[in-house]
Amino acid sequence: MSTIPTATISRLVTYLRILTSLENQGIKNTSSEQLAEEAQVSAFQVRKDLAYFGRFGTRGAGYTVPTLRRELRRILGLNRPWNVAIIGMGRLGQAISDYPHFEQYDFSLKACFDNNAKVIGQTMSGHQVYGMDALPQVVKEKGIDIGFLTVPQAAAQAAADALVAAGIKGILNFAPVVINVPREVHVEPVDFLAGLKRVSFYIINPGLKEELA
Amino acid sequence: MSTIPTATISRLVTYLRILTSLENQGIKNTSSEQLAEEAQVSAFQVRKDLAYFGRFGTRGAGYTVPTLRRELRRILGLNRPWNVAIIGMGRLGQAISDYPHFEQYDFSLKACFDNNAKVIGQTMSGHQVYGMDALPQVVKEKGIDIGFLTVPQAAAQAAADALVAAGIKGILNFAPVVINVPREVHVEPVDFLAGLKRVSFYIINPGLKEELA
DNA sequence: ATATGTGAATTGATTCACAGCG
DNA sequence: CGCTGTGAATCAATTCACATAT
Repeated sequence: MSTIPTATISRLVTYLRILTSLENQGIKNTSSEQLAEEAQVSAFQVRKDLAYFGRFGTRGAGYTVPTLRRELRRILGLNRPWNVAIIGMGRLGQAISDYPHFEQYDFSLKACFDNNAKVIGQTMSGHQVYGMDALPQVVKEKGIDIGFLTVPQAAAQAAADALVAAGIKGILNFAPVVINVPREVHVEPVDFLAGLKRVSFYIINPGLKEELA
Repeated sequence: MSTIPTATISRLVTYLRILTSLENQGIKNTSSEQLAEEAQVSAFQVRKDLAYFGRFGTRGAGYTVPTLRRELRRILGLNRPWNVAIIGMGRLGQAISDYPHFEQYDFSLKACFDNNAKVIGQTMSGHQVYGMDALPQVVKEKGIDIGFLTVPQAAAQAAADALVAAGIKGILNFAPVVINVPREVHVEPVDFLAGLKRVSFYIINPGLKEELA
């Protein structure tokens, strides 16, 4: 099995966003050169990343924007609906539940959970809040695939365990901690405090920035 | 110059968090084995990561928690204050300005900016909102080092240009777009939509998850 | 005894150069 | 002729094995 770099998957997401932008501008054709420039990678890299999944271009001519966009959506699994739930309705959970563009991004917010008796049963941003004890049943009934873990750090592992037990397939982990899940569940960290600390490091170590052409 | 992997910097941030947690529990000593388990990497990896920066342990005994923690804080540049500003006071910018734990994390929110006349001059979460035209002066006067870019995608590049012109050193980019800045400015992306799409990919391609011991 | 620190070996990712196709 | 697609070469990162220090 050809092993695909994780960095390739991140770049495919970037290429897809660029293609969507080009399509919105009515641009019909593009090239590895143009995608590379907008994604700030090399044209070699673009072609190699795409080559892991097939042949999508026309030699001598480049790529057709709608075609390549459709292919990338298929590769990334965005040609189907994904049902998501928010676990932890604190500030961050509420901010995400307010996020107005979910449907446009192929994801559908189906449920919100919290373990605070004061908010259970209430409606927040148009969504009823369930208690954590309802998780297994609601995940099953609503076919929830992905959980947004927005609980405090101290509660993150227990909440992740509950998500796994309920049969969730992927977790977007906003808590600043490494959570432990079975191999078959995929976790993506979204940790702005960690990003902030990396910025700090690179500001005091300006020599360590890789050079570009 | 020994080139340090970017992944190493991310892991150092994780080790630091673990050390802080151990210190809060009153634990005085640790080992590459323990750090590795909590960070979900190999003990080799922990030792190699630390070796890029010096020798911090005692052979046969392991590491002293407060000492290694202090060293990692120094390496990451967290032994000094960092002044940050938020650019874009929409939902996300407001949620971040409400975040209650900034000081505890070595960062100090000094200013908020927006280009909407309706919010300029108002106070949000205890912070006065400035117009974008005030950016150069406020960045200089308040010694702002890092900007949180929380404007809509379409406004991100222009806002980044303004930050760079004002002399900012690092950007935490929450907008779902690759921004173009001079090499001396460090950008860290914080893009939960991209993370969500990666989750989608790994759910439909479960075979591509790397194996662990 | 035990766990760190590190050169060497291995594995993985990116870059390159050009073959292949329109 | 131009731009994609891809094996080969280079470069980078991780893993290993063990020398080293307490």
